[in-house]
Amino acid sequence: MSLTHEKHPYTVESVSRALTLVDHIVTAPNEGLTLAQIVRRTGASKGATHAMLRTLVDHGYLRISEPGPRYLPGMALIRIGDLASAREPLAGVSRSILTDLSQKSGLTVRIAQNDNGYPIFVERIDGPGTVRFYTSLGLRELPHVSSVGKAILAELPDERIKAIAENSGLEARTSKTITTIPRLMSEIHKVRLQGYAVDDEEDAQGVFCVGAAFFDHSGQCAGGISTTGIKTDQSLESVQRLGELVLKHANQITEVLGGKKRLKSVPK
Amino acid sequence: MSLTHEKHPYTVESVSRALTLVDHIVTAPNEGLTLAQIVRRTGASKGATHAMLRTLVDHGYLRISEPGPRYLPGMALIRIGDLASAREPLAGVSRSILTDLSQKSGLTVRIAQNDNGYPIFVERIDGPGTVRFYTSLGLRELPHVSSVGKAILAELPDERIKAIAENSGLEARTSKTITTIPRLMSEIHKVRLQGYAVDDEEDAQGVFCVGAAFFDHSGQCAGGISTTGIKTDQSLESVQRLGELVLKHANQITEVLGGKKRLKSVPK
DNA sequence: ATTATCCGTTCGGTATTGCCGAACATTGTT
DNA sequence: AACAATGTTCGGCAATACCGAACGGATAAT
Repeated sequence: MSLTHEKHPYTVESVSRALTLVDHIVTAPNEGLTLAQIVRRTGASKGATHAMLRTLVDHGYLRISEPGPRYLPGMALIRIGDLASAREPLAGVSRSILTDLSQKSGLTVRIAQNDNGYPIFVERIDGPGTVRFYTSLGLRELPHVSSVGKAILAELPDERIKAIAENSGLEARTSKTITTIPRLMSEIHKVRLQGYAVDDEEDAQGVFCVGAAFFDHSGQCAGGISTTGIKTDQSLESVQRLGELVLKHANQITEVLGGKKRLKSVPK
Repeated sequence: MSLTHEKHPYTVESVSRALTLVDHIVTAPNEGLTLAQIVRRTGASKGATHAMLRTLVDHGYLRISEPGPRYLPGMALIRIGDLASAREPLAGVSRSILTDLSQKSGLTVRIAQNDNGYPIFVERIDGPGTVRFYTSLGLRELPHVSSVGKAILAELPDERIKAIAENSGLEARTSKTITTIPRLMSEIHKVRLQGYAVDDEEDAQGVFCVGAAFFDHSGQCAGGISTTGIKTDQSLESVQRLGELVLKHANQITEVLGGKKRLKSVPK
């Protein structure tokens, strides 16, 4: 859950501690954490932790909720995150295309970067429906449980897909999750033929997604987009229509990135 | 531009430096900053800065773009910002209402918290149009240049409005910006009668906004929402229709917050 | 080709500074 | 009212984060 702790030699310990602290706060329950709770979690002294917290509050990274002094995420985190998101090439460039797709499909839309075959979601636009889908942004996700993940995998050579599957482990999320390599490979085959990928309750029960990949100027798969909605009894044709809609918008992103459209042939 | 630097006695200097550094990176030009550039800006030594940067990179707060090692905002900032945003009561609770307003109006929609009469925008949902409006989230804004700002001001006693106006200074953004207290007060009067506020190119040329306030359980003004679009020749009635649409959605948020709808009478 | 700049990285030595622990203050609980 | 738990302040010491210099690599200039 917590971030990677590379043990590089030259590093600033107190800063590292501060960032871990921010992570604790941000993943903590809604009502926030008290100093005592934080001390219990981190093992540091009260005095030091207090100074640390004050520094983070001064910079707006945290805020204090009265009464009972509890620490909560601050406005600066929203500000910094928004600035970072705006600077992210994918999220910035493709927002209007995503908005358009969300409007046309009436569904929640997400976009992920390709991080060596793993998707990192960087933006999400909610559909008009009342159901809310929570995706964590900015986090490396497992590729086999999402339509975007499978769409990205489909652009890799078979060997690499198998290596990733072995490494990440094909963890089961629902009873429909793909948990064996043969099933994954045949699914990937289908994705390559269709040009888009489907996630039929493989990540969460009752959730249905359709995703497609896009490409950058070098022809590499830069990431993918997908629609997310609650599963309904839909005909094969309607799924196909949706798939083609998603693919069309993925191709639009490809164009904006100056890339060539997806190859029809299977990558070797 | 940089955040407030309260000079509290017990604070962790190196963490403070680290956060200032993040701020530098995040507000820097798109291509990022090199170590040398950062050193020039901060005045710290190369060695120390290098260790600092490495720590931030290890935690994903920054990433390095090759070639020419340049430092850019990292994925963790998006992740943290998204988590913080989801935990923000307003942003979390009202997203579906905002999405609905965006769909119905076809415009970009924003929501701000009331921070003692000043608006802090915490969420933004883009309309289907291709024009993009950039608002910084999580930052305390001047209240006299936005529709939300004026909607929030209108809920304060006159004395407080004048105090805020004198304090913040009524800075001019365009030729239409309200820059005198008398004009501001008469505008506020209008807002109170209408129930919604209008920003007619007062913040940026060619941009037209309509905003309304919402209230929490204690009856306090908790913030406001607004639509943003490019200015077109629109009839008085169409503006009024839009105003009522915005007000209706603001009232929905009031309900979700467990508040009472806006008072019809002018606050004393 | 050779030199000169500039930049990033490594590293030793030193003083700053951030940490610990204890004492004090404050809140809420039995 | 006394207690228990939490938040805050502070002195002293050791760790550590900074500085500055030196090295290596890349690019520009002569």
